[in-house]
Amino acid sequence: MASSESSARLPQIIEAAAQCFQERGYLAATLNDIATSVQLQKPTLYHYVKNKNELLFLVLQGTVETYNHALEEVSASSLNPTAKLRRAISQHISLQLEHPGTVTLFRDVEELEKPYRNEIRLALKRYRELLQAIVREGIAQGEFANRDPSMTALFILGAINFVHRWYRPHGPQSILEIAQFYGDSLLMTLRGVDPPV
Amino acid sequence: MASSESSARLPQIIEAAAQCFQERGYLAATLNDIATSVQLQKPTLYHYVKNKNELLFLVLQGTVETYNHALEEVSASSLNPTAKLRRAISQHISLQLEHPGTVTLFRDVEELEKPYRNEIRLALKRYRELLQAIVREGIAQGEFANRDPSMTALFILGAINFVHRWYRPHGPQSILEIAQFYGDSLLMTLRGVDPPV
Amino acid sequence: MASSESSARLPQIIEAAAQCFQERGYLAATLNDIATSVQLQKPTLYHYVKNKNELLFLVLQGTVETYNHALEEVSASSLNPTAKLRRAISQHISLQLEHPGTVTLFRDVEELEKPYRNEIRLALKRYRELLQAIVREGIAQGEFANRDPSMTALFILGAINFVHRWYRPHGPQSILEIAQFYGDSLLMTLRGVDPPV
Amino acid sequence: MASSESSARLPQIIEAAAQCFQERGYLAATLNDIATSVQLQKPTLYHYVKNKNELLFLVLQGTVETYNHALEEVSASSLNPTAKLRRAISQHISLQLEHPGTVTLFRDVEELEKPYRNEIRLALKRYRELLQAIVREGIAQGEFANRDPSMTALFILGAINFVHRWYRPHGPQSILEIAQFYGDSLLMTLRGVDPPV
DNA sequence: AATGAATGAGCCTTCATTCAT
DNA sequence: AATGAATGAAGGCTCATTCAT
Repeated sequence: MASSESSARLPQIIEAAAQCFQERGYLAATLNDIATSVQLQKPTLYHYVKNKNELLFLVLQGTVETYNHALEEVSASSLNPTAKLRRAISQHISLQLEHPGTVTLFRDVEELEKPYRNEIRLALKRYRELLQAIVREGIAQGEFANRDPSMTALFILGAINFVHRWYRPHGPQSILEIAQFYGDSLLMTLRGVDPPV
Repeated sequence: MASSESSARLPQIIEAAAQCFQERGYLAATLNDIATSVQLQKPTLYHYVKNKNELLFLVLQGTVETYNHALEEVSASSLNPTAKLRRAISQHISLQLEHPGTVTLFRDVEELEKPYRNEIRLALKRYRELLQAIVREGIAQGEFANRDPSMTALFILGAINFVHRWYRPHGPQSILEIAQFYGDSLLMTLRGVDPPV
Repeated sequence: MASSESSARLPQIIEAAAQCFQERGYLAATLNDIATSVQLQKPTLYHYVKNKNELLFLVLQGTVETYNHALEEVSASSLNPTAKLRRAISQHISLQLEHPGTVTLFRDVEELEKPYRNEIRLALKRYRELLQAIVREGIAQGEFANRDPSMTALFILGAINFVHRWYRPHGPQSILEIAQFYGDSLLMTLRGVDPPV
Repeated sequence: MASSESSARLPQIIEAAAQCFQERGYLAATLNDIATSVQLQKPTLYHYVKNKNELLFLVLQGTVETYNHALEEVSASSLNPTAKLRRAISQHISLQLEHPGTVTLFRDVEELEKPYRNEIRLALKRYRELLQAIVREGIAQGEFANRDPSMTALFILGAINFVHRWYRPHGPQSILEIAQFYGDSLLMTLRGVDPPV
């Protein structure tokens, strides 16, 4: 009996979709590709999903959830702001390079149809706010310089979101080293006092 | 009579394409959209361009050139590294928010076919190297701390490339303020000495 | 326990099908619609019916039977031809506006596959012939003018079959008034003389 | 040069569509059938038509127009009501048996999408009203008995619309004979007196 | 009896591209 | 230079139907 493997088809499909979307982009990826990669026929996907667009939604939903859960855990921890930020950065970079939905999340959100898009955007906003809260906490406790927390959060996000664009699995830097470098760099910015000339 | 205006048809087409690609993405944009927006019929585009893909290439080529020219000028100037970096950052952000090809450049390079893609990638590499050179110069002259120049350049690029994702024309920060903030932030990172705990 | 209700499943299905076919047409109606409206799943229908087409057949079969039974009763009665025709017309119109399979019978017979179609056509022919027989009887007894009984029957059928296309439940005329009007009109034609009382 | 034949592709397509719709019904007919029957490929149809639904609209529009023009001409003529009605009936039946869009008009109007449907329904209403006007005129001039003109018009329409359901090109009655029979029958009804000569 | 899973067939539609004019 | 006509390729989606459970 193949009951043990057939038990969770939808997650498999979502993962396959994430892979396809990541490799070729949402628009270029075809339902055929996705179906084939889970050994199904195209129409069978419609037993699990209403739409190609819903498939995108499910991929992105799972992905943001993963990111948000991770960041929430850090936020709720008893670490000091500096340590929280280091962990947040490190986690974010690791997830980015390992979670197959990441690229799609950064690139294809705009392809989501109305109600889906709003939900994902909300989740993304939540992530930014969690990050911002850590920044604020650091400022309040005197660990970080008193600069615009909103722009600071966006500055951090930009820097770390870019890693997947140049990271190569067997390149000169390990994920750990990258995380260390980015942590150092961003903390210097955050602690920095007088703006240099 | 009309020869003087018709001679500039290709640039118009490229600009229209840049607009369409930026708004809807390379794949979603149709030749029809582009043709219509320059008051031509779809097949007429083939008198100016071999391909939809070549059109993408031309858009991206023009865009990287603009970026590279701007950065080369800064590099060749007699400013000190700190000032050069400030200018580079400022220029980059301004261009990004004003040049219509930027988003396409960041998002759709992968859609380019082989020979085109290589050329654009080369140009992008050139841009990174120019930036890296400034970093190296700053380290050599003692203005910047001695940290990996390659990763530093990528760090900078990530941070500043992200601006267009959240900038809103009538938002709370002006382009100038953003440039100032990013310049400050990045210079703090670059000058920073002791790695924070 | 539940055997008494489950034994009547097929009639329920046929009725649901009649409803769906009437509202959306045979081709547009889906097995899913039908199944759902009797709280079953699509494949379950195949326990009761061989085919979507058989379902159509069953709907139409039940419908023509109803019509034929009603007309046979009238034919067999001891009324005079004039009275028979009045009753036939009245019944036909009432059935048409109340029996859910009627529209499908008029519109979708052609969708029936070969053997089914023939059977239904035969039943429809029987109905025409019963009507024709009344006409003939009326001519023989001098109540109706001597005109082609076949065309006369078709003339009658056309007139009364059209009622459902314009009748509105809360419109200006009641079913009774309509039946009266059509009875008067057709009898005038048949008698070829003054309008009957 | 084949310029003389290629001049009017759209009318050809509409006619082919009318044929296909009539034979198989709007839903069952495929764009492929239609395209093939005018020796085109399926996508080529989209140069001439926005939609399959628009194609249906064009077919029906042409058809109602034909009917309405014919009836308007009769209405505007100087014939007396009785003669007008005879002509109207005769024309209607002829058109019905010859114009390929008729069956589709009677059966598939409901498949039209919103704005199209309204337009066709309006045209159909116009036809009914023209017919009704003749009835009214006849009553006013004492040629017809004084009975509900609206129901009378619907009675007439039902009777004559049914002809195409039983007419066979080489059947026992010619179109002319049928028209004569229906004219006689309906006038008897309308006059409520002896059969006309 | 009932159904979740799966699919083959097929349809409408879009679009980049070609070609004759 | 410009375009109307035409098309090949392909994609998303629907649905009746089958089958194992």
